[in-house]
Amino acid sequence: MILEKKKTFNDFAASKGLRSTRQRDIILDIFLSTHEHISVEELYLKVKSSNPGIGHATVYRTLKLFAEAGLAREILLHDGQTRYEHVVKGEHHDHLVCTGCNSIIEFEDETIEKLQSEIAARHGFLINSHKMEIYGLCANCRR
Amino acid sequence: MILEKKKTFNDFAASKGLRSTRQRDIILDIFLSTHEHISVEELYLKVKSSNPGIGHATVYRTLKLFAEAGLAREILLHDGQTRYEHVVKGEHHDHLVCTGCNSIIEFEDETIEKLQSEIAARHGFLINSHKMEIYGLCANCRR
DNA sequence: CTTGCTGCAAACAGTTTGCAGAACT
DNA sequence: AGTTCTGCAAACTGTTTGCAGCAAG
Repeated sequence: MILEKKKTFNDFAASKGLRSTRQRDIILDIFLSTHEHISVEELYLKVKSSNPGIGHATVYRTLKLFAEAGLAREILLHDGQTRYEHVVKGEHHDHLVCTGCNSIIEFEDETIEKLQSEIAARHGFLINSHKMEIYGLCANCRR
Repeated sequence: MILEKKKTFNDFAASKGLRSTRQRDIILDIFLSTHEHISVEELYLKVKSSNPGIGHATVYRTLKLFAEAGLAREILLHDGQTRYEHVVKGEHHDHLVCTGCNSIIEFEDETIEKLQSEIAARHGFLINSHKMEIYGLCANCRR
């Protein structure tokens, strides 16, 4: 599936007249190898450790491209950093964010998604994306 | 109800050993007179127009206090500014954010709230707050 | 060869902080 | 009087941009 994602990006790049570069390949590889909601800074550090010389700006610019290409999704939590998560087609999860230990639990709920569609329809609104975050304390931090 | 809110803040201030100052009164008044999801900068400008001399920092610091006091809630949309909305007890609304004209439609849905509680319970999670934003195009912008 | 991409540094925007003086209790 | 609060400016943080050189097509 990693190959599939690379193809997705290449197709996107081709359709936009963008070039395929060493940096974009590296950043995509490393992004795909992560599993968390990674911040740009964190990704930049990972990239730099195996590949010094790649700059901040390139990582920022490249992640925006991934988002445009539909490979990544920007998420804003409450920590002042932009984070990105993988987009898996047909799957959407929301987050339980623990304000105690900052851990994030993902969940998915079809009924909520369905209700959202209804609400949107009621307002003549065309949904593009959505996000939901629930803040509180996780099982560990409650005690 | 404005008086009620002022009382809420005064009680909060008293319980924390905070002082009641001219600036906090003014900022609270103006905040309560707004109805939108106002950004700190916007509020600062409003404050300054009727009351030049009040600084940026004071508005930032004061809004944080309001949030702590339970009068305001921080919301993060995708425009790089922190915004605040009023907290009305017992009422919670979520947002339909139009990416075309940046308008925001508020809605409330009890069923969704209930589902959230269930999901949280399933994960042993204690909810403190939550937010949900649906992005897309409003009826006007679809055409 | 042409044009897009990169790396760097500087610029930016929003927010926070240090501090001396002012204001509350 | 004692302490918190304010205003200002400077510091910070995360992100974006301008530009000269580099590299892909």
